Amino acid sequence: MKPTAVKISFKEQMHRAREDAIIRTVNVLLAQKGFEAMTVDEVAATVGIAKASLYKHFPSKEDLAAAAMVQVMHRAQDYIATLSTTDAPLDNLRSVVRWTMELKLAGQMPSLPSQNSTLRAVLMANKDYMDGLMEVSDVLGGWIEAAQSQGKVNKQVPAIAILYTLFARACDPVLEFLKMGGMYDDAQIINLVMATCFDGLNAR
Amino acid sequence: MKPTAVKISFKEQMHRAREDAIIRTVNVLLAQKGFEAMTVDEVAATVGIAKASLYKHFPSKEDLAAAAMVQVMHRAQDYIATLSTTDAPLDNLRSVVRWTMELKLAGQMPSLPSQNSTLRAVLMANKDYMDGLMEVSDVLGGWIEAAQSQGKVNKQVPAIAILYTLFARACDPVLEFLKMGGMYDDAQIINLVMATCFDGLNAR
DNA sequence: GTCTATAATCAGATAGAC
DNA sequence: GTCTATCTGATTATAGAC
Repeated sequence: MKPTAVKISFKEQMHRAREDAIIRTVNVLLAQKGFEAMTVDEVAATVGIAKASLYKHFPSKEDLAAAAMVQVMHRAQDYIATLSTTDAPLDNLRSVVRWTMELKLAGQMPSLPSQNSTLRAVLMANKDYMDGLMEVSDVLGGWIEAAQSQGKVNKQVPAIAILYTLFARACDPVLEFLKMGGMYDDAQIINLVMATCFDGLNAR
Repeated sequence: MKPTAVKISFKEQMHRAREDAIIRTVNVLLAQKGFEAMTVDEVAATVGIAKASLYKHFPSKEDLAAAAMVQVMHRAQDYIATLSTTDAPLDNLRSVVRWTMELKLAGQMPSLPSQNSTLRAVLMANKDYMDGLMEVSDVLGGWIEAAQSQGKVNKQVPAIAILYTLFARACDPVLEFLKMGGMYDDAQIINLVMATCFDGLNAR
């Protein structure tokens, strides 16, 4: 093993570690305050580096947010990869939704305004993000159709609407509302939202 | 009828009309771009008055947004007042949810970031808004409990969680997602979300 | 109350030394 | 690559004439 190779590898490792630290910070700040309210100064101060250094890693605030989204997407893909492909698809869907809500309650689900156009443009141009989004959508879409075939999920609702409804649980304000009320712990909150999402509000 | 009284009343009427025009504009802009992305310059330009004039009517951008929220709240109260108090409470709840989603799809439901602290402070300090919010919550809460007593709504879920779930339909991103897809018209979109909300995703 | 013009501030981004 | 210091533009808010 050549010394130079080791050195480069080590430098690269340091580089990645620093960028990971940045992204984790961005992730938390995005979850706390959203994209517009999060300032680059704040990110730099929290990470403990100068703002100019931050811009050496990420060329814009939008790219910073996109990197956070990519990281979360990869975490979602990793989680989905642990789920069985043969078991009941409905259970898998429920597991994924539960996972996203746990992430949000843990303050690690970045919340982006669906309106901001410059941010949308950067995200849509990000291959990592789009690839991840498509893979996740494909897998969940397959489970949805399988669950519908099994008669476990309402066949009257198009699969795409089901998919969007599941995605929306990742940014459901009901989670925050119930948390602010202070009457329920995180597990209870998730169970409540799971119930309203899958069983509906009507009595059964 | 004294001339002076007439004159004052007319002036007051003009004043209100102008403020109503401002608020309508704010309402649309808030629905389109959200609070942070909406600029006061933009509001003034759209209304067709100078920015300084705007500040004579509303002391801050937050108050501008609060006025829009109050207007929507009053519209909600007016709508709720048209609903029967003796009929099936579940039908009333469904009507209100449908009304809020129609408003959102029409681009007239202002979307505020639940994170912005200065805006929250202004809203919480606004008596008109808080009174309206409480009245609406009381009425809907009563209907929810009545529907639960009738066995029409799931009794396992606390009324407060039901209430939050209904409120959340007013800012449900699934509406935008489905609209962007272009596969369904507004009526179909609302029916889909109504179905997932009340019947749930599981097959029945 | 409406306007033009301007203040004051803040935030994203960069220059240039090391 | 990291830093300090700065630029640049956008945005909220106000001064002062009419």
